Amino acid sequence: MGRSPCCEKTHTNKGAWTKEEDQRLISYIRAHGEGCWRSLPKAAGLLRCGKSCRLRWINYLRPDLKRGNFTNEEDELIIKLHSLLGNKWSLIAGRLPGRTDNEIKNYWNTHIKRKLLSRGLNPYTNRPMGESFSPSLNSSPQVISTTPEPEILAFSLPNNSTTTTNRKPVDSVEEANSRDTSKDEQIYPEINLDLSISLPFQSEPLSENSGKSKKKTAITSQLFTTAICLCCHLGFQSNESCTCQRIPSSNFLRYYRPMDSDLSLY
DNA sequence: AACAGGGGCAACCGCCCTAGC
DNA sequence: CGCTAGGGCGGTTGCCCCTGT
Repeated sequence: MGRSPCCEKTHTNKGAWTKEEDQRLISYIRAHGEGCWRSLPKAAGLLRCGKSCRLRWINYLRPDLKRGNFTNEEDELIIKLHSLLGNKWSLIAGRLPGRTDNEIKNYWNTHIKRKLLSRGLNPYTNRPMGESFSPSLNSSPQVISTTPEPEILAFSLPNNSTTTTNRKPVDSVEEANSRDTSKDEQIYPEINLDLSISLPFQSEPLSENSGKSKKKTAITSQLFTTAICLCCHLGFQSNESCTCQRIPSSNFLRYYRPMDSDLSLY
C-alpha cells in the first residue's frame, strides 16, 4: 500500500508554466501568503500539483531571487561549501542570498564540476584527484542557540581541537556523503565546521511542557565557546555572499542573517 | 540550410522528515 | 505510540537552444 498521491494527476497540467499561471500564483500568494500548498492550486484556480506550485514559487517567482550569472565569489563559495557539506543544496543555498537550491544544484552540475575537473580537482572533495580527503562536517546540524532569527549557521572556532583522524580516499559523491564524518580530518584545518542551525529566538525561557525544547536547551548548554558563520570563516564576510551581522554575546559570538521582509516568505 | 550532439536548466519524481491527531 | 498529511529535499528527466559539421 503506497502513499497517497499529492494531487490528482489526471487533472493537472505538467511541463512549463505559462505567464498566466505564473500571474495567478503570484497574485494568490500576494493576497494570501504561502502555505497549504496542496489546497493552493484549487484556491488559486490553477490546474497544477501543489508541489509544482511550491517549486515554481520558490525557484522562480519569489521576489527576492537574484537572477543572472554567478559571480566568481559565489563560485568559490559554492565550491568550498560543497566540499564541506556535500550535496546539501538547501544548506548551500542558505548561504547564498537570492539563490535557490535548485539553481545551485544545476549550476554545480553544469559548470562547477567541469571547472574543478579542468583544474585537476576532485569535484566531490575539492582536492587534487587521487588525494585522500574527508570533510569535517557532521551531517546532522545541531541546534545550538535561540536567536531572533530563523536561521543561524554557526561554526566553532578552533578549540584547541585535538581532532586527528585517519583519512580515507573518497572518489565518489556517494562515498563522500555516506562517510562517518565524525572521524574525519578537516579540509580547512583552521575551521571546525560543526554546522548548526538554530530555532527562532525566544527571549523567555522555553516552555517547560516541551520535551523537545528541553532537549534543545540541553544541546545549547553544550555550546562551544565561539561560533561564527561559515561565510565569515571562508572569508566572504565583506562581500555580498555574507549578510551576517555580529551579535555580541557573553559566551560566544554569533553571526546571523537578518530576515528581511522578502525572505520572510521563505 | 539542415541535421546531430551536447549543454543548460526548468520541472518532475519519489523518498524522507515532522507536526498534528 | 502509531498513522497520516503536508512540506522539504536531492536526484533525475526531458525539452529547448546553441554550436559544430
